Amino acid sequence: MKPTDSEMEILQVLWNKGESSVREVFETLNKKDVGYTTILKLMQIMHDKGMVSRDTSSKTHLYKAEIEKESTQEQFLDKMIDSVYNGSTARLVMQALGNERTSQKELDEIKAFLKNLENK
Amino acid sequence: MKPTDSEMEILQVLWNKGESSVREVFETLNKKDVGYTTILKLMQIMHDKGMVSRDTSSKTHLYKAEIEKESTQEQFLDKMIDSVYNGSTARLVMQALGNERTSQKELDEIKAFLKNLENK
DNA sequence: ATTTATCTACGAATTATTTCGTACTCAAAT
DNA sequence: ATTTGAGTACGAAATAATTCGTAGATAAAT
Repeated sequence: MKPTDSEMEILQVLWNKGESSVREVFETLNKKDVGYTTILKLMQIMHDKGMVSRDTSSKTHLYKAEIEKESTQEQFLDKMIDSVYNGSTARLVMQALGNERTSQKELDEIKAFLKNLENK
Repeated sequence: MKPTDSEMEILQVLWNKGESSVREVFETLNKKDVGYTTILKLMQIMHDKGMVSRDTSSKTHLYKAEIEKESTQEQFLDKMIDSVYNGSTARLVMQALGNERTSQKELDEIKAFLKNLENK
């Protein structure tokens, strides 16, 4: 089951910071024009869907991501390759690298990764 | 303005095949469980939004994409890098390459692309 | 002990997206 | 001339996603 965009933002916070309260997520996201109870409600819905678990032992509940970061990213990526790039991973990769945002360090990482892929 | 998923599917057809009638798009997509008038309506909405233009000179209208393929893909990609990969292009690229779907030919293209990027 | 602040629960409104039925038009076939 | 088929227009229902107000609980501060 695919998280919506809003759910994805919340999952990012939970993946990065680990178990967190609604308040923490709310403040980290720092979206203006979105109130606290909106985030609360979204996280409750995510709980209903089984995407997150929560510890309700104290007044302030703590939420934890229950779906895995890597496989969720992969799911988005696969969908994108099909629906936006007509199934061509290469086109996606080249456009990503061409976007000027990529540092030399990142490029080196990628080259190393490719070399490694070679030897298999 | 960001196309929805359904709009993206239609745009793919228009980008690939050029100017097309609703019937052509409908048949190319070949989605079962979605009727002809649904596609028609979606394309009319896309026209209202200015995403496509149309030639109404004959009974069967012909639609043409009015937004550019490359910049639209880029828009999706940038959003994805931020919302799914926390801003790291390298992580996206490495996950894309690690997915086993990439052929040797594509890998070679990417290496050439990287080499080219180097010399600039 | 009261007030104030912080929290959850949850119904309900709003907005966005997708879906299709039905009416109407026009051209082609009978 | 009528029927049939293929097309558009468009209102409106269905579904999905987002938003928030308000009520009630609990803890902390006065």
